[in-house]
Amino acid sequence: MLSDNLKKVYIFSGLDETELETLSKIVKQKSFNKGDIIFFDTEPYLGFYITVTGLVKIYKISKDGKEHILHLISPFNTFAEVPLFENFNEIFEESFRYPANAMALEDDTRVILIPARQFRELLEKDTKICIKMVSGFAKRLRHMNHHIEELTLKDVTRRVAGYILKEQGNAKGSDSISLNISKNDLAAYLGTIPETLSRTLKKLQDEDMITVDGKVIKICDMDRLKDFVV
Amino acid sequence: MLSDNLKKVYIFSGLDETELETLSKIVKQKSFNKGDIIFFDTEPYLGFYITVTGLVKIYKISKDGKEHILHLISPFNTFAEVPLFENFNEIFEESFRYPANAMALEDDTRVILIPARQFRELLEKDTKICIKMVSGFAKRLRHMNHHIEELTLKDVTRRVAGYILKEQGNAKGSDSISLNISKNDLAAYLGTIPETLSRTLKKLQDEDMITVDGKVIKICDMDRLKDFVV
DNA sequence: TTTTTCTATTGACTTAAGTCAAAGGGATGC
DNA sequence: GCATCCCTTTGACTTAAGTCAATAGAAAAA
Repeated sequence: MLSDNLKKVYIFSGLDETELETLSKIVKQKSFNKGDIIFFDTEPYLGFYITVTGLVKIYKISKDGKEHILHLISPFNTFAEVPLFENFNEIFEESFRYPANAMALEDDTRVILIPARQFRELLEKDTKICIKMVSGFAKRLRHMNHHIEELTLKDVTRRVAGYILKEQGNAKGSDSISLNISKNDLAAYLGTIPETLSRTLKKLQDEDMITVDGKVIKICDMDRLKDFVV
Repeated sequence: MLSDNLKKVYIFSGLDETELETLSKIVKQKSFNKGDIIFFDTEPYLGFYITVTGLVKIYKISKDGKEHILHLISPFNTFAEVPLFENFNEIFEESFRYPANAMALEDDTRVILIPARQFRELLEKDTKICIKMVSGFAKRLRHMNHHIEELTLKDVTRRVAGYILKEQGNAKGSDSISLNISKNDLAAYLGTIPETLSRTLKKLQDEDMITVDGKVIKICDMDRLKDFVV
């Protein structure tokens, strides 16, 4: 059910059934396959999105074709909400664009579009949502801080090792992780290229810190890996 | 006057005189000289800050001593507000730390500390502030997006050229800019080192796009510089 | 003033990571 | 089944940018 999905979204978690019903009526559901574009940074801003199933990448491309992934959006997380709060009026203008590109990374990636104008009206009535948005943004800012820190202060090997440890921390219990994205995408997320990522994984393997089997990475020497990253 | 300064801060711009007076009573004013530490990332979180005069750098240091500057905070802008909205309860715990380091970059850098607990109480009464905080965070997020994009998709020369153009855009009118930070700091902000920055400026100078005289950079060939950055 | 200290520049060298090119491997479609 | 496509790996090479070391300038302190 649509409103069940909405309820699972952090910023809407305080809404009651009636409010969720009202919200349900203004949103649009969309479905994408792997590789489909959800929006380009050249398109007019319509509103923000929620990932319901699948995975979405938010990315930028440089003039010479280099790609960098800013975020990976998993189910019940939002994306492209930032523009909502900038330039309070400009947002409804035709010339106002999405700030980055969004692509579905899996088949059957379903998303919900919350149109900007209607959401703005809802926001004015309901300040609870506002407080949750601040908190959501704070989390996002923390993440970006961390991302910048990784990119500027660590070399590729440490970034890769750090990513593995972070993923392992999320998937609690197991000492191995299974990549949910391609190694091409992982490289673009870690600010490098597939060739370098491949060599880096090999290096960590040769050092007996991990073993790599396709998309499955097993941590063999947790202590040394943690010690290495810092 | 203290409340005059507070009024100039975006998030407090909607407060009336009485509210500003109340706020004045809970804040603390502090003064620093060039190179003084405002806080380390190892210190317990007390609250957020406003720069009133001078300049503040927010930075991270890697284990091997490499520094990267995340933000430069000019007068009437806030810093370290993000932690306020994460971990709603943890924040009051002794173990909750500042997320980065802050240092004054100029003599007579005056700041205002807004203690976390009191601000939280204010926030619950006044939702106007909350809406402004979302909007402030949105701006910050946009800035960080841009920063990441620069760091990952452009080489040092383009980053330096981009920085010069951005500064020139701010200081409207003139075709030359005057650096308000040391070249060491500029390098740390642009994700490089002083030596490389020095060589890069020389390269742009040899290409006749700019001239550099100490802290003053003059743009000679705006079209070519813009064309070069992209 | 001189001395000291910090900031900036320059040269010689190293290296991490990118580019280019080729080939293997797995999945998907015909 | 085979062919195609994409993802991934590997090798050989290049290069942008970092390191180290020395010097020059500028600013602050004595």
